[in-house]
Amino acid sequence: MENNSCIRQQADIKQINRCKDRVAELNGSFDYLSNGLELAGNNVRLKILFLLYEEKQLCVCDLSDILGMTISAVSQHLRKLKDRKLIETERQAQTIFYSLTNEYKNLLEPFFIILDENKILETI
Amino acid sequence: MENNSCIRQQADIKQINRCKDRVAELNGSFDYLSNGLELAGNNVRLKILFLLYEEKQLCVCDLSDILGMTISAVSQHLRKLKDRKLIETERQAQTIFYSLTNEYKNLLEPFFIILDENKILETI
DNA sequence: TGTTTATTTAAGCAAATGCTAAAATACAAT
DNA sequence: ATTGTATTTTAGCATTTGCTTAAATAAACA
Repeated sequence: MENNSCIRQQADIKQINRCKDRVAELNGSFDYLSNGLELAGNNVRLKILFLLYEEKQLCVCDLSDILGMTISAVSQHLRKLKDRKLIETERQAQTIFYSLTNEYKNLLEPFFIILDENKILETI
Repeated sequence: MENNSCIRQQADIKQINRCKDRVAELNGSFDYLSNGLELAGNNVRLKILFLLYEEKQLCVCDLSDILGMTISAVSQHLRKLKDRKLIETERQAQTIFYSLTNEYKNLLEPFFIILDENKILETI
């Protein structure tokens, strides 16, 4: 695999091994977390997630209107979020309402709090 | 823009407008945050960021070794992270060391703490 | 039953992503 | 100056993403 022209005579072998162990140990957590962050890392989906956090539940139509996007486009984002269990649905008559799952509500809450207070530029 | 077949006779206009205002108000924060999360949402880059958090600084070669990836591939990830100011560099002789910027260290810390304790499955 | 309302799904496409392999750059040390 | 070490950059390519448009479901209601 490695076309490794870098021999690193100075490498700290202990450090390298410690890191390798750490990565192996936390591998499942990295997968879980990057999976969620990948979805939250899209501008539109981050807004959707935040709006669901604040409003508890919204339907595709609401989001389409709020975000100024096609219903179809929003629906496809919602499907991704639902497939990976970031959100869940509840039907009320003709309308399907989406809401955050508890898992991801907890996981993303630190960000939502920062967003809520619009403190991005102060925190950093 | 809208091929909107959804008239939403039941829509809560107040709610919609409140959400629109909120999105407009926080627009810059959404951009900033999704920009960072997009990068952290990649499995490889999340590991890199976490390793830099734990080890303070590492070079491409170290990361290539730890992650079992080509130096070139890692370097390209590092460039993205550097371009968007998630990490910064410091040269020491031939070796270029990467480290987290303070902004993103603070922003991502909640996740790193969860990862550090490998508590993903407990938190959720 | 058929029609309206709400929503999803499928096909298609331009743009972005993440990698490999090869070439280029940067600096150190002789 | 020349060589060695560390790293970046480029070109190319397969895959994925996010959208549009059009067609397909799903359930409520006349």
